[in-house]
Amino acid sequence: MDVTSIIDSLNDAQRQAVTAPSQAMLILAGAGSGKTRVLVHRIAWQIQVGASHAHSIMAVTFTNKAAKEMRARIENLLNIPTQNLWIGTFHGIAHRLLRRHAAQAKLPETFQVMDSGDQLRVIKRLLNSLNLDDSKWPPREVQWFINAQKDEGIRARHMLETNDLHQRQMLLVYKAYEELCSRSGLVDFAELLLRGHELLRDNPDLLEFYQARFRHIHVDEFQDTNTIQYAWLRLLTDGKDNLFVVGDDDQSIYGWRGAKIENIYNFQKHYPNHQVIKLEQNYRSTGTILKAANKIIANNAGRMGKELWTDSGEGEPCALYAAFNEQDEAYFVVERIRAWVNEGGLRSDAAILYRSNAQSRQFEEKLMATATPYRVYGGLRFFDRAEIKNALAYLRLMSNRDDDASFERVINTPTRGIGAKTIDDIRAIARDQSLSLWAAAIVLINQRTLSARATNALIGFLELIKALSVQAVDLELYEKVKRVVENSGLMELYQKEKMDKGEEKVENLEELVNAARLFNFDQENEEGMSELDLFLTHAALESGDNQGDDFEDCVQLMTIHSAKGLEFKLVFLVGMEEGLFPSQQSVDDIARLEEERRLCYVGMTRAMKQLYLTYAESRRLYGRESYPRPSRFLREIPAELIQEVRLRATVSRPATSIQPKNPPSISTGSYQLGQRVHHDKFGEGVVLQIEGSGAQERVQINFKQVGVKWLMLAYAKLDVL
DNA sequence: TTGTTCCAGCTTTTT
DNA sequence: GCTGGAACAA
Repeated sequence: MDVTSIIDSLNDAQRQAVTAPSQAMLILAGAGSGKTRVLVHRIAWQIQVGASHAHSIMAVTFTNKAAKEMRARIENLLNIPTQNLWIGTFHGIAHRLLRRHAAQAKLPETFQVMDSGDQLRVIKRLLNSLNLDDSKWPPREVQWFINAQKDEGIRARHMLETNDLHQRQMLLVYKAYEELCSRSGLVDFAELLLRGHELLRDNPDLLEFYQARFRHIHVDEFQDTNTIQYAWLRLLTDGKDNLFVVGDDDQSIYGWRGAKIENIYNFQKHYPNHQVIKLEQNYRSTGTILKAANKIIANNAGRMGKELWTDSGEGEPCALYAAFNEQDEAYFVVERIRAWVNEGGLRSDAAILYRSNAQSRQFEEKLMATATPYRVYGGLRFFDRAEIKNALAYLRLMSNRDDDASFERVINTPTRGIGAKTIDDIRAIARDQSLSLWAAAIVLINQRTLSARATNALIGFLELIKALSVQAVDLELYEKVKRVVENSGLMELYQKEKMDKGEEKVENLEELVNAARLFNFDQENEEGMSELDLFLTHAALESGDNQGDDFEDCVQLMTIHSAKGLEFKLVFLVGMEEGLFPSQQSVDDIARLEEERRLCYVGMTRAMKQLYLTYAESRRLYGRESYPRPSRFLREIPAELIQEVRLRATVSRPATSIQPKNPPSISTGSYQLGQRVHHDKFGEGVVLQIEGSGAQERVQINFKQVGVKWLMLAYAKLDVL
């Protein structure tokens, strides 16, 4: 194969990045500048031209989706199988190393991965057993604390003794948590990374082996790496300038969960022989959108510096719509989408992006009212559902009886007469004798202190797990899952549940069996794990495609965070208000405010053809009417790039001097909001909302006698009072 | 054990 | 003002 196919389609900067000699490389890739493309072509280049074996290449991403996409694109480009290529998430690769070298990592062979939900439950229970008050020690806060320490590479034993009471208590909990996890063979997400790091750090022979094996290491979204991830990368590339990272400091929006933009700056110190290449040509958006985005991000200090450009024309100005309230905002957006669709646009090319999930509701309502298909991203994922987690907990117990989190989860689910008292007794024994709950349960039975009924119930549970394990030996994976779902009583439990939710849960359990049937054992198998363990790991590490393919053409609704990496022809950035975006919690802190600004930049650069920005002059928030000021970010966009959309004849308000109106009153063609009117049949009322224009114009009126009604102006006889 | 009531909290999220 | 979780009563 000749090289031209690898480099022909690239621009100069991209080609420079792809063909650079093997050395530390920092690719600053702006939004829409072909970052994945560079990564994929770079890897292809090394295999084709650098004569590297796929075997000696590693590529790390943050999401499974990105990993899958990269692998597919490399296969496509080179037309070779890539199973020797290590492409995966930080967590996935760390997990693989821990499985391979469980003993050296001081983990039991059967260790299980715990997702954040599992972790929270474990912590809750731990706080309980330590007699700590939930309200004074919120489990979420404790979880956050522990993960933050691990993300920084700090173990409980590294923490200094302090006199700060709060800190001391946290430390105590952290210690107890570590003990519990190691006793149960449980590993949380942060632990995967931390232990992965320690594994290499403390085993020089292993480190040397992997350093020699991986001649090229690539990292996607480098600005999102946290301290321990970067430390791990440095270990692997120590003394060998073979780290190729792609990132964008302007798109760092995960600082709040430990990501360190500083890693980009430190990279330059730690790899003095590095080369920096900026990708600034954008292939996604119009010139106007890019100019506006550039202007906004320019307000951040301490950037690496980057300016996006395009040679594909200016396009339409960004549209700004000042809505009367959040209802009006939603109505406006939905109407525009309908117009887009009427003109032949695809619904799936239109996205509504918001700062917080709660904002989706008003849009959903309006979309539903107009029968416009839509899809909300985020929310519960398949493997996060309670019924699925319950079934998985049985399977995990079969694989590892010391898994306390799973034991606790299903010991009385479905109810089998094991009450709180019995469980407390088990916990007490486990605590006093440092046993797993399973072992403690056996001790408790042998003590013969329980009532006959409780004893029988408990024995019944233990026997159930044992029986399932025995029966499972010769079964196919999906048959194991099926047997568990049926014999555990879970299926029966949900079948009896009231129609509404139960049916869905039954379907989900059936879907789980199906997922097990389709599970590709060969593809995932490498470390000699059992099929069941592989499946369980898969469930923990890939909680299911939330954004699975939709068969219908749908309007896309999601937070700006989850829109990162995506693009849409038509984008609505809604709720552009102080307190919402930037969020209230961020306005007092420069660093956090700058992250909000980057988020705004990310949101804007999702748009290919047309960007709408909307805000509401009045918004119901927490049950209270608020009159927020328009977002400061709006003022950071030059007025000439913005065109204000007005459905009603109002006085022009330049974007640069947006005045909030308190309370707002906006005139319309014929009526005013707040206008008192009289209707022959309904009596007296006040105009609440006005929608549409011409023959379609409707007004919403709150009548004193009959309440709120929508009336078509063309038909309703209204007298202005 | 289930249904009810009360109360806090209320950005963003992947692994 | 709504939601989810926990405490409580029956």
